[in-house]
Amino acid sequence: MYAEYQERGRVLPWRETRDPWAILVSELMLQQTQVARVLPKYGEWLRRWPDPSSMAAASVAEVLAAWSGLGYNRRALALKAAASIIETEHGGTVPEDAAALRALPGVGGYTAGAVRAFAFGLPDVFLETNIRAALLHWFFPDREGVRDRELLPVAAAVLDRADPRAWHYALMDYGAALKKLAPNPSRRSAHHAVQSRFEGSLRQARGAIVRILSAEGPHEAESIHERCGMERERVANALAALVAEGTVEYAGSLVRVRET
DNA sequence: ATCCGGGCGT
DNA sequence: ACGCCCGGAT
Repeated sequence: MYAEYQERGRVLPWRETRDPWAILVSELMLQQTQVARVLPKYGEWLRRWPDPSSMAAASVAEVLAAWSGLGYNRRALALKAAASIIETEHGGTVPEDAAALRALPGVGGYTAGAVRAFAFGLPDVFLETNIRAALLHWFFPDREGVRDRELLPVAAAVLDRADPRAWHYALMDYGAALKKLAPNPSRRSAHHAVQSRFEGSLRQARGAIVRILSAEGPHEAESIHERCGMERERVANALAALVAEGTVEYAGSLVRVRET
């Protein structure tokens, strides 16, 4: 696998750095978003906010506007909140400690392990879709509904502890390549889920509202559904959810992206 | 119309 | 354990 990786492993900008902040940004972006869509955003984002300090000082509206196109914009808010915690609790440096990483918003088991392996060279064991695909293909060829608790010991057993960074890059490239040849092996994971239809959904309306407010500034609450080009009731429900979670707020009859 | 892709609240 | 969170490609 290493020989393959040396010859035609993917060359990706976040693989050219060991800056923990850059790695963290890339991993947040890569959650539920494919490489091709992250590529044009990643460099732009880091030029604008090259460290946690600058990210923490950014406004919510500009962060959401810059995130536009990546989807699941709560990740942008998580990244900004994580930057603030890194500033106040870790002296502006992305922590190496696994529990401290896990305590950051938007950072779960995968992302904590990825930052530790890719930025700090630590031999953590973690799973994402490409790693699951590779392990399922090799070690569970005839099984359906394989749980992560079964995959993790296998991942630990095969891990190259001498070079966790290269090992995981190679493993992920292998898994990604498998998906182009055959049905996605990670669909045999017990944790694979098919999500509900997007067209006509609440999250489509949420996305439209956030995009409009972050790009254009506050709008009259009553006019938002026209600007979205969606039914009044669906937009009202999406707006209520966004207000309830604090992503947007009312200012009199206007709606705007949260300011603090 | 279907596919893909981690974290988190419940 | 399960449902929700986006958007572009095919």
